[in-house]
Amino acid sequence: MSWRSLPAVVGSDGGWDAMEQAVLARWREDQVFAKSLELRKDGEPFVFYEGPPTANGRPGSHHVLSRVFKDIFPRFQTMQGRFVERRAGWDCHGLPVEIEVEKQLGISGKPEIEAFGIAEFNARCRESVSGYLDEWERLTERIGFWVDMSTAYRTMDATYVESVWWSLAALWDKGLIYEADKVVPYCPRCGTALSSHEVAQGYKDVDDPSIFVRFPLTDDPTLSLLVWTTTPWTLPSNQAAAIHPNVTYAEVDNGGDRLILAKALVDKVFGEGTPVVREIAASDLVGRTYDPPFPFVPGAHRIVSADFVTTEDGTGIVHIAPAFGEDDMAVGRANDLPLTNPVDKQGLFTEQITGFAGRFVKDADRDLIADLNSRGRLFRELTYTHTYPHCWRCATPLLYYAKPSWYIRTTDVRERMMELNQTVGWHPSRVRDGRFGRWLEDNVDWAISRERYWGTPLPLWRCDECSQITAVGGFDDLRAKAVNPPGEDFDPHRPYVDDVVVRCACGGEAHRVPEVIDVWYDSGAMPFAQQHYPFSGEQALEGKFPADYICEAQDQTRGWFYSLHAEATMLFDSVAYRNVVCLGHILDTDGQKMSKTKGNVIEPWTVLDKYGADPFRWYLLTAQQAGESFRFSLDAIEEAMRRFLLTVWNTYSFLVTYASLPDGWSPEMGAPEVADRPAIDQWALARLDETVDEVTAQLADYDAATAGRAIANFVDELSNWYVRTCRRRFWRSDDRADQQAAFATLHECLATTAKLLAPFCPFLADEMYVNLVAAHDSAAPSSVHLVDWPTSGGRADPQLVHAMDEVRRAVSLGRSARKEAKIRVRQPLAEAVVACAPADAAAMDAHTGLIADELNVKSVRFVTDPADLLHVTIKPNYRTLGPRFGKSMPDVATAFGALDGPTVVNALDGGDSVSITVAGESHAIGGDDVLREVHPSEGYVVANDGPVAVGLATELNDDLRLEGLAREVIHAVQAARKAAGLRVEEHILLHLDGSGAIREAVHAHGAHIQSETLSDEISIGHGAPFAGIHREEHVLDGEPLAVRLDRVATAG
RNA sequence: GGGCGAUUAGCUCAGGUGGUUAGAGCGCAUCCCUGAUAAGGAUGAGGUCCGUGGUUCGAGUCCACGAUCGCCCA
Repeated sequence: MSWRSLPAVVGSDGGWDAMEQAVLARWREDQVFAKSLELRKDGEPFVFYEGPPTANGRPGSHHVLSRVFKDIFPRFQTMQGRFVERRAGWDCHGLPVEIEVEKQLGISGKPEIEAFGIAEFNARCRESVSGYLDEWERLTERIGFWVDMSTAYRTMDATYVESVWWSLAALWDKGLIYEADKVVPYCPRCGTALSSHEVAQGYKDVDDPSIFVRFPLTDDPTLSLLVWTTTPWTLPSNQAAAIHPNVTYAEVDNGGDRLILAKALVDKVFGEGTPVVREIAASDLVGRTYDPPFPFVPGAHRIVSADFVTTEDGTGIVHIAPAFGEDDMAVGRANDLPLTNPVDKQGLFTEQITGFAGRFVKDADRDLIADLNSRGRLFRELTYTHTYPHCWRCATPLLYYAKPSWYIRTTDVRERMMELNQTVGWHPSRVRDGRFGRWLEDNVDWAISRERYWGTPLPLWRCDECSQITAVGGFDDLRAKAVNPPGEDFDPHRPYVDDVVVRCACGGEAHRVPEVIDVWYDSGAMPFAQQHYPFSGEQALEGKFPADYICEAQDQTRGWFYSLHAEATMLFDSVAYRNVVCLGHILDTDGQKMSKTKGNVIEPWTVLDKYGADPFRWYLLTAQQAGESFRFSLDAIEEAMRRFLLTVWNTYSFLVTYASLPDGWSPEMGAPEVADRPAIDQWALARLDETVDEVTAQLADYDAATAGRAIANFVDELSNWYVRTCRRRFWRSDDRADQQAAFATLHECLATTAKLLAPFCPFLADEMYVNLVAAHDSAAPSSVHLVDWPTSGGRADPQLVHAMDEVRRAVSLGRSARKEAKIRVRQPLAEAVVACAPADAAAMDAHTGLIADELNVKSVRFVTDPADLLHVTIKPNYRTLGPRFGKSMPDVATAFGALDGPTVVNALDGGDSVSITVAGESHAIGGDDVLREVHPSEGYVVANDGPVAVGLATELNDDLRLEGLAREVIHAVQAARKAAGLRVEEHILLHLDGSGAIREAVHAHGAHIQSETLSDEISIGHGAPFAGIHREEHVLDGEPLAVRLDRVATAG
């Protein structure tokens, strides 16, 4: 049982990476992840769901972000004793996969896919999704994301598809699935509808006609509605004119031309100051009919009311063609308008449109406008520049076009979804009622069908005879209902499933509807589909549903977060997850989204190879509140590494270095009881306990950033206060008990920090733990990831912590004063005077030695009487007085102005009461109501910070001068030692050649110089007794000093 | 066009329930230490808290409007 030597991680390229690789190898060899699960298998389950990524592309830095957050809380909960199964998953279906395969095959569009053959095409899709699996697995392991990939669920597996079928059949039985027309963006050239994802890729700026058209009223043909549209080709299909119920309309006489439009738009359309003949309420218009712009299509041609109408553009009267717009369709449904569509699948007008039949609609715009004009219907024609979606494949302008689709009636459970959402712990919390809550409020039925190939087939069979739908809820169900039942190794994908014919209740034969389902439904089904529920048994979800925790980026609000929530609500009347962390996006240094086209993407392996996984993880977990976006750069990682990870490492390295020395220490040697250790040790342990409590609370609340900052603060104080001020106790101590106390204290702080750090930086934490704990205790678990989460030892001590804060402030002020006086720290001074309130003086009194050491002064004196060497002024404490006096605060401030600072402070410190007069009444004020400020007075160099000031006696006597000089000598010798290339523990022979004050100083402090420089012999004078291995010259306080040293031959 | 969020030092970010001196790191300047040493530390300079109104005795913090950036949706 002994200390292992440390790998070099500082200053060596790839050092950190090598350290992590060694840890990784050990995890692999010892099966540590599997052991961590085995260890907790009887613990209360903590359910985690992995949102399945699509594995048909390389993982990027944003995937590292979500995977790191998916890792930290399960690790934390595991250490807390919970059993956290972590099963990976892969999203296999969908358009992105199909597009990838189309590219590979060099084909494009549905006709070409069908010509190629669906069976072969889908086989290629199946292969394609596993193409990047190796890379995903390699990255996942390297970043330390513990998830079981060997048992990963795949949405394309037959068992998975079967569970999805079960759920869809269940929804069908509840009457929640229906078929209806839906307006979709449609490419007439490719003959296919496009997903929103595809539409988003194809926006372009285009010029379209913008026309104002007269719709004469039936009951008054000399009066016309003025209607504005940018799609003239939809005017033949006009069914209605929509107006807003709360907008006031107006009649305008434009040179005998009587027109109606929104009153607010009169000036915009006709010019400033155009007179309004009369105002017309919307209610006076609704229901009236008009003469349609074209005679081809029969219909209502009626004025209807609709909320979406605005007075931003146009005339406030909107042309409605229900087949060609989502709003139009909704208005059509609400008003029972006929759905007429005189445009075929190639985007050509049908025979119904006399004179235009067979023409591509967009190309007919010009002639349609001319036709309107010839009949006196055109009021005005302009050109309108706007962004309009085009097919990303062939650049054809998309048409919005009504097509039949399958829907899930999620609006039936909207209220319930909103109720259940209230019980979900969202992080950040605003998402609950913000982005997600709003989404639920605006919920519309879920369009789940896709006219594609590679997806879960919609398990609905339509009878050729009676058109009745038969829903199939599983493979056995299908075999029971089929005319030609499939065999055991049935692939439920297209085209095979399409060949299965089902016997309808009417006796007719039913064929499957052609659609597959939205991939989001697949992923939302993972809670039960990954278990093959219910085919694997009704109990299959026990302890596995709902999830305690999931995590994804915020773009999943309408994706996975929604599909999980909707399906769980409809199928189980339950939430799917109790807690969800919703992450922000990764941006580049300029705040721009990373994208391949901008060339600003940082590949994860770049970071991992250069810095390692822990620095990457630490940065992602703590640099920003989860939910906010990151400004990401390699420099930012480097800063995180240097500022935190290397500080931890140096502190750890310090302990191991000195503990390993012959007169060092190891945990089995023990140490004095905490109560018998110095105050500084008790302070460190008090801070440790505070930190443990804080980190535990924050991680339990899914706040990694705040928890991480608490660790970082502690580590900073441990390194820059505890270790720095205690350094000598470790390596040269005459007091063995004190040395052991120091080692034991630092050891406990670091061992516990390793445990706190385990969920954040699992590599560093394990490296530290193994060396600090496991290497000394054969009974201890072999990895930090197998230990219990630390608990605080009840040693929190707010008073001690406060006192130390005051000490540090006093030291800081003292250094500031030294700088002011231009006196270096090596020069000892006689006295530091700390001026403050009696309570603070009492707190600091136990630590005067520390202050003296840090400031290099002989003594520390407290001054609490303000009359002594400092002037004291007072101010009202608004925080305590504000609530008491409210509006009278200005009077209070005035009353304070009349008080004499020193008098008040003396009275309060002496226990007397002080009162002020406000609005004629006397009020007693206490110590807390007064803020004191001290100001420097003569004679001392003083630095002050509010209620505390530190003064230094700058006058030097001979003793102080000589001592300062002796330290200069030591400094010179140490520089020489280093220049000579000596090891720190090597002893030397030392000869100094100097005169005057230097010689005096060496005589006075020779023993000290000797011990500090490890000089077995010291001599001073001209002419050295030995040649030595090194000689150098210095000038101290204007006097020359030559240093000569020689190595002491060590026996053996 | 709608929703959500952000805007604090040159840069990256902290700043419960409003309280009068707005903090940290990096960078910069000056310096210290030289037994944590291919490291470490200190002291400084640096801010109209995006803007304009409002509520309040008091606003970085609450409200309204606007600007810019990001995300989602249309």
